[in-house]
Amino acid sequence: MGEGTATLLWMRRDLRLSDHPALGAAIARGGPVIPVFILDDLAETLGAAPKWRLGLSLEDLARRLEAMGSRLILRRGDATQTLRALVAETGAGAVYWSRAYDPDSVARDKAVKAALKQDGLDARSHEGHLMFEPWTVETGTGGFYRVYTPFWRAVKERGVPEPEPAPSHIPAPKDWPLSDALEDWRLAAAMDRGAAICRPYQRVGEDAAQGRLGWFTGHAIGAYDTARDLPAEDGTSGLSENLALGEISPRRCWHAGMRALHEGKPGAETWLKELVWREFAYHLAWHTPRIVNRNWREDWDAFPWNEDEDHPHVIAWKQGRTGIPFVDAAMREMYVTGRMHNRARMIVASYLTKHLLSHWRIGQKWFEECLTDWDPASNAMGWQWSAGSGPDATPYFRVFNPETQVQKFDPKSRYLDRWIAEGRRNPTDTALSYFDAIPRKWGLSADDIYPEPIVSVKDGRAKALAAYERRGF
DNA sequence: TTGGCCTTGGG
DNA sequence: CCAAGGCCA
Repeated sequence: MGEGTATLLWMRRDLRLSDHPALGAAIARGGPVIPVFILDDLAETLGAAPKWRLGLSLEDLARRLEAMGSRLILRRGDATQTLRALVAETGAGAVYWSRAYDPDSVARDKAVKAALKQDGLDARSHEGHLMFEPWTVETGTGGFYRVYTPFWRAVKERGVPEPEPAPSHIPAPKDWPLSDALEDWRLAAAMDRGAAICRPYQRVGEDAAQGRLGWFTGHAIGAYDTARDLPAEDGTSGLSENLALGEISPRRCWHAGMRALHEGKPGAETWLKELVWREFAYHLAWHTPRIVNRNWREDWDAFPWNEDEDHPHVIAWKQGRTGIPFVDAAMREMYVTGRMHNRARMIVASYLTKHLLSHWRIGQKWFEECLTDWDPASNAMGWQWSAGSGPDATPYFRVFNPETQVQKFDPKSRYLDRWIAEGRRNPTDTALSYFDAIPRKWGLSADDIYPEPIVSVKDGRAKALAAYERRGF
């Protein structure tokens, strides 16, 4: 590898051009830069909604690269083999990427790095997906934080690098390697019925994300402290889908939030804390990889969860037919839009794991199937927080009451009206759209009778608390 | 070692 | 008012 050899920029969850240290390093290295996305096992096995959303992001990124004389090379297969093949085809001397922190990605990247280094290549991972590297945040005794608030206190005064602008030019190779056609990957295949309905709810790509960040920190963040709790309001940043795919960097969000804080806008600190929750989730995944698929507190293995995904209660939960309006509205919002309001996520998670006594992994898997903002670390941490099995989790006896929650956070039933059609004289278009988004085989119609609760708020709470009292730990 | 404390609640 | 175990300094 000498001066002027090409650098492969292996892109994954960093689908942006600004504030991208790996891209910056690739350009600084001097030779041509070849951006590549590989549809490997990890991408291939994404849930239906995040896989489809990934395709939208890749389409946008490719267009932006082409506009500046570059390209996005698409390849399918094992990451190591594919990168080796590309090195052979292009004579590249280096492969750069943005570091990932979830266990599956870490395992893959370790293998890739070892193989490429063995080939004598400059194989290097870079920062950018997080604001703080997991190994740099330690408690007084040298461990990692298991409780959020001390974690927050440990990082909030740290400096976060200012976001870098996008490069004005990305040096192109004389000859581009061949690329797959994005359409041939059929990333929308599992979304066939719902995709057209879901599409208008997506804000795709770096420009859209930065525009939204500007609107949010400029006009909405001041009301964030209260508006963020109201599922019928557009009171949150809504940037989770962009952060999940790296269409925007957390550093850029941090600095926009800090500016709002310095301008004295009241909700700014609360929002900065939310950005740090994302960090916390990734740090936990990095320090305790089991968080993504096992009870983080192992004594919860003894808890008598229902683990049957085909249990009628679970099916009703997934289909938004529990008979509990707030729960059903939320599940339908997710199916139609690919997102779900934060407060609603807590309520459906509480209902599944407590009233229905079903394992959090069932919910985790369904969210992975349905959420366009799906993120391995946040999803795992959120579910274990709700279930009570995770770090700094809500105590198990703290059972959300979905009726009380409606009174508090949706008193005019705007959220319920938006998503529930059955039994309404004039159902809203959004509520009706649910029945066009769902698979026909579910056999549901807007003319159905709205179900009675499969498990009442009162009985479910009592049963959950009883199961917790009887637990063997 | 000890004591203050812990995202989002219920009744 | 309740609930609690464990984290962190």
